[in-house]
Amino acid sequence: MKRPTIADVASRAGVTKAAVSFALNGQPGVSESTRQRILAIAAELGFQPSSAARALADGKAGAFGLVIDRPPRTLGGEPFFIQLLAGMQAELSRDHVSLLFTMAEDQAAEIELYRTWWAQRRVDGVFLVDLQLRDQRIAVLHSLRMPAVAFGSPRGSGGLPVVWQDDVAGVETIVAHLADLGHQRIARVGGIPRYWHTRLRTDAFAQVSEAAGIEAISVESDYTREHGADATRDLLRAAAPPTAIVYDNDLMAVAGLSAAKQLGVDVPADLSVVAWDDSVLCELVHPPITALRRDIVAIGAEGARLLRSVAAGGPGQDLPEPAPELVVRESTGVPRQAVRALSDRPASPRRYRIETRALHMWLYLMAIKG
Amino acid sequence: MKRPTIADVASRAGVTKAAVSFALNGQPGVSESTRQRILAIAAELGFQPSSAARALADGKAGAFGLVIDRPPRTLGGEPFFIQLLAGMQAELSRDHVSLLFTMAEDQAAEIELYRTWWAQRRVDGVFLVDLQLRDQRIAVLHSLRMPAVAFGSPRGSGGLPVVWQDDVAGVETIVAHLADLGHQRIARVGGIPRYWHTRLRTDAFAQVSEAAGIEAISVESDYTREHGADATRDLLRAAAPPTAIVYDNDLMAVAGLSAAKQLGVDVPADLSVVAWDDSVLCELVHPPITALRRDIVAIGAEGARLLRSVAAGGPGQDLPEPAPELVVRESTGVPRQAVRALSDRPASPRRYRIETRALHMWLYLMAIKG
DNA sequence: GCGGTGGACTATACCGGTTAAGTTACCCTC
DNA sequence: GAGGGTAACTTAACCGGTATAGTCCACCGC
Repeated sequence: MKRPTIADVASRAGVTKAAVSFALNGQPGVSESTRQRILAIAAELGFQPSSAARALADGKAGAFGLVIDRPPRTLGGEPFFIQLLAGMQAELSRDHVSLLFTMAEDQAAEIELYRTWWAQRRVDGVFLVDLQLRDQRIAVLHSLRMPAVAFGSPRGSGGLPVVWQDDVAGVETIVAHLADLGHQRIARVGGIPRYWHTRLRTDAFAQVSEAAGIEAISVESDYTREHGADATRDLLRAAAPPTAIVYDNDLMAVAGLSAAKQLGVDVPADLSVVAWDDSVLCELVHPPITALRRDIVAIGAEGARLLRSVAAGGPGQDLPEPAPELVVRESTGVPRQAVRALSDRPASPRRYRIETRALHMWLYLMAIKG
Repeated sequence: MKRPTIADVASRAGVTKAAVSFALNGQPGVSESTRQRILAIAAELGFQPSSAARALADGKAGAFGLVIDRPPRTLGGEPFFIQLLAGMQAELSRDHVSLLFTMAEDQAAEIELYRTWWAQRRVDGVFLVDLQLRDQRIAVLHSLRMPAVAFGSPRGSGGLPVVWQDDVAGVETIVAHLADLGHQRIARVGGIPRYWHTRLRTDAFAQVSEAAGIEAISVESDYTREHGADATRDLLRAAAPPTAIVYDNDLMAVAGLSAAKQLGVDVPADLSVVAWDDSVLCELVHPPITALRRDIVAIGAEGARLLRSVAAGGPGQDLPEPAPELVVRESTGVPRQAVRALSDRPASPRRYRIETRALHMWLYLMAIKG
């Protein structure tokens, strides 16, 4: 049984290919009764238009592309991308657009792939992730006039439409939580410095903390658990160790938690731990880790809608991603030294959410006493 | 700057489209000098043949498909699929074949997707994962005459070519390791019973253990950490608890480890833990978990080669996947009760690898004394 | 009764490749 | 020097759709 073509449907219906095309695409040019007859025959034969023929005729590939240049071994531990993909798929499958997903060795290979895809007309546009400070990809995409949308920050997108992640809001949520608990000296193990979101979070972390009257420090890493553990050890052995550490991904948070435990540092009494991006990892360990959760599936879907619009020549209006939510678990709490220090605390209230913080403190003290 | 077509190359070279086509595809019909000239012009213009036009002309889509019907949330924690994808990509990109990767809600949706892909000529074949006991997909693929290769067991593939996972070898490796250490009563938390590999592992586990003179029990699960933890608690609270538990995935192994610790069971002194499929998870926890590692990237590449052959009408020779390797970490050891029981052990040697086991035992005893 | 209008289709060109079937020009052979 | 063979191209059909420009005919108004 061969797969039917539009010609089969046409001859079966006693009309020409054009009439069938009109009928199937809702164009005027056929009467309602003929349209119904053609539709019925098409359904009966199981006819679906050939994607290649359609692509050739209308000049659209009917596909978008996503390339990630991270090593598969690292990627495996990152639920982020699978969820992003799921969101894109869900949106794109509604109009039979498919998604080409590939991993590249490095940015040069990624760029080469864009060139190939575009020249071969395999995709109508691409999604960009992991925006970097001086990103080679953006200039290439511009010169190719290849539709693209980025996930990240408008500041790093070089004019490309963006589904933008509000890193400042994320930092504010986390810092506010820690401030509420009474932390005075906090640290952050950031990601790879050449990524824009790392830079933005580092800046936001410094500013938001200062505004809250909290001492803050950021260090860099490469997202691996080794770095997470090393950085944690360094921070905890310092003369004035922080009472809380924020990690830029879940893997490092888990590794940091282990490292702290091995040094005999109790979590959360001596150290609070927060992860950026929630995942099953955060729930698996003891204590489970407080994490900033983003609706990644929704983000993927937004990106897909945006790229569809851009590829159709429509407007490339930047979209904010949904606000992140802090899932508070057992790895964060009132720091032991803050409890001790409560008595000799200066009388003048701090300006940042001091009421809430005081309330939490009070509740905590009640809890110990009771 | 528009993307050049074969006609642009042809006119620039002063020949016809056909000559260009011959030159680019290494066909006879042009002289060597003309071929070089055409190649140079094509390179200069950055010409690449349109995938749609080529697909239309030669009837090949130039793409394969992979559908997974697991919820994205679960998938995120499974490094398996990303690595499988990476292996496929690496192989397929060599001849410019691309990969369509999608997640489906359930098997019905997956099947519907195959129908659509095939009718629209979007793919030349598909990869099948998670073979089930009575798998609806196989009959559909057969009736569509759609090329496909499966990952799993030839027994469950319904005649489809398979890259087959040697579950028996895996079980043997694990059981031998535990037997060497002196375990006499072991358990396994298996996967979802409707999957073929679960069934095969369960059978193999029973048989291999019996051959080794070891008492063994398998229980079922749904791969979630909740099941992993619950099953562990049940097993450890039994009248005669096992001294080792094997888990069908890494997630459950980690959850089981936590559950054991919470019950005050020491790993590895009171309980050895082994995970099927290695990942970063196994290295993150304390103690790090002994795991069966498979070269998943290589498996993906083998599958891609096989599907390419099958889709070209070639032979569908089943391929064994590379033998799995047991990565021994700190979660497995000589069981405390085996050490105690050493003195009143019967004199007659067990037939299964008794020499090795005795050697390990001896080394262990030396270690405690020294 | 005739030009005009519009609905319902048909005929056909076109998208950008591949490929079977010509068409030359040149060389070799007897 | 005519016949045969082959290398090197060209011509043109074809893949399966979409889109534009007809064609045909019924109906309308005056």
